[in-house]
Amino acid sequence: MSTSGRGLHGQVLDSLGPAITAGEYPPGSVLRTDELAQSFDVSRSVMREAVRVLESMHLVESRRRVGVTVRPTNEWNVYDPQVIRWRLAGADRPRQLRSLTVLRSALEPVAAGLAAKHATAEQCAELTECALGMVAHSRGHQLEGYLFHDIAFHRVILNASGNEMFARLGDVVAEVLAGRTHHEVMFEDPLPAAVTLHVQVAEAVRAGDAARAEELTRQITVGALEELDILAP
Amino acid sequence: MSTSGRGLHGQVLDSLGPAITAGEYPPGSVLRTDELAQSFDVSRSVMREAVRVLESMHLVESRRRVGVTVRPTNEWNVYDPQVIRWRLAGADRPRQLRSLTVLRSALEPVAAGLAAKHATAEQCAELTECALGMVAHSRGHQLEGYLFHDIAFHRVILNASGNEMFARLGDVVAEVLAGRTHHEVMFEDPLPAAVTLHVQVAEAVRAGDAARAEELTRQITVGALEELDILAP
DNA sequence: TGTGATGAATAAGTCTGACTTTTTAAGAGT
DNA sequence: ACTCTTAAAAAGTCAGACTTATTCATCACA
Repeated sequence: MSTSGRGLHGQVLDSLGPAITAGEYPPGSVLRTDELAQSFDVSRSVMREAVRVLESMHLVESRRRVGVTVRPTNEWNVYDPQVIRWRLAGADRPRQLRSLTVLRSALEPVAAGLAAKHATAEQCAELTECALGMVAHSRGHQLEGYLFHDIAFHRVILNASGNEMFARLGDVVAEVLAGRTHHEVMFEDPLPAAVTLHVQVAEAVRAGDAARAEELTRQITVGALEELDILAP
Repeated sequence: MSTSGRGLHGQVLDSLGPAITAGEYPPGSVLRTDELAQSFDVSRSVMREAVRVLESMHLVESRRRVGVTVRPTNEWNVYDPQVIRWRLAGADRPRQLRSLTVLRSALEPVAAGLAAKHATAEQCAELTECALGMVAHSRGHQLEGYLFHDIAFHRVILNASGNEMFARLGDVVAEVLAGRTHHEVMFEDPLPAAVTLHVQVAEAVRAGDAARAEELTRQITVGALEELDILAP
């Protein structure tokens, strides 16, 4: 599941990364490489590699004679999938989920519009397949099966947009959808309206109707926003 | 300017990172840490730290008995500001600029709409100040001055949206705007229509008119897309 | 009293060499 | 042709010595 575990430095990151993003070491905190190496019972070289990775994520800054300083939250590389995963695993998961859902609501409609123009025949087929899978699992508490096809659906849309930046958000969307199913709302079957919308988006993309695909996807994301009470009254 | 230069491993990254993103080592290529350390004339520890950073960006994968393998392009962390900078500095700058401009066109209108709801009085003041600065530098080949205020304007919008994910795109937008001014189109003064739109967005945000701010910003981004011939006829 | 230079302490940075572990590929034996 | 053993290759890990930049405190001088 986790990217790390790959070597000792990865294990250190699995522990230290979430600790930092959770605010266990608040911004401004100063850590010392040697102390960390001792407390994790690894060599300094391993700890240095871990610190380098955290530094590349802009989570910390390493300065001579000072130590390793935790940077302010607003400087973190919040698009780094690893950082996203760490934060979603922590206490401010709800806030994180809201930020990402707003992001989705901006991106996915545009991506769907582009997908309607660029999708290959194969991608259209995948899309309808996913939509049918969603329909098949929409009743009777088959939440996991539904989630699986939901994630696949949105991933195909993003890939079919033909835009590299959109395509790479597939993992993020997957995390958001999974988080919603597993921890937040959605204990009941999904709303029939939402399921229908997905089927209609698949149709619109297949028909090459960009405007319609965009509008329908916008309705899907509005639903997602409402579920999190994000829309102001 | 560059984040690196911070230590030996940073210098190695400044050289190796762009080489990889430029395709000098195509995906699938296998590098050996020891050889790299020799060719860069640094110790293995330093080279290992550099490789760890590249690994955290998903640019390479390090496996025992095999070496350091360059990953396929579609697995790279393309939202990493460092990766973006490396790619913008390379040969596929135009393609990169298009991807990012499409991304902007999806995000900024929504961000502007949110800004209209959430912007503080201070942010509104900054915004009008930026807009006025753009007007002041819109004629007579004062492109650098115009760019400066343009970047500041969009940064304020993104920050004022109140959404962390939007806010962190300020640097990306800055790179795109700078790239456009310095290397692509825009050798003449900016179009008067574009300047006017920025002023109107500032007004709409101050007035709290979300729908209008969003629509006006959408017109701005449509202009940016047209400049790059992205919109199909 | 304030200010600038000096120097010592500190923690990161760097290098080296020896050793371990995992993984792949070759070769021996059936 | 197939499996098991073995050897080689490259990353991974560790320990220790040394270097360098930065900060802070002290002290001399204006």
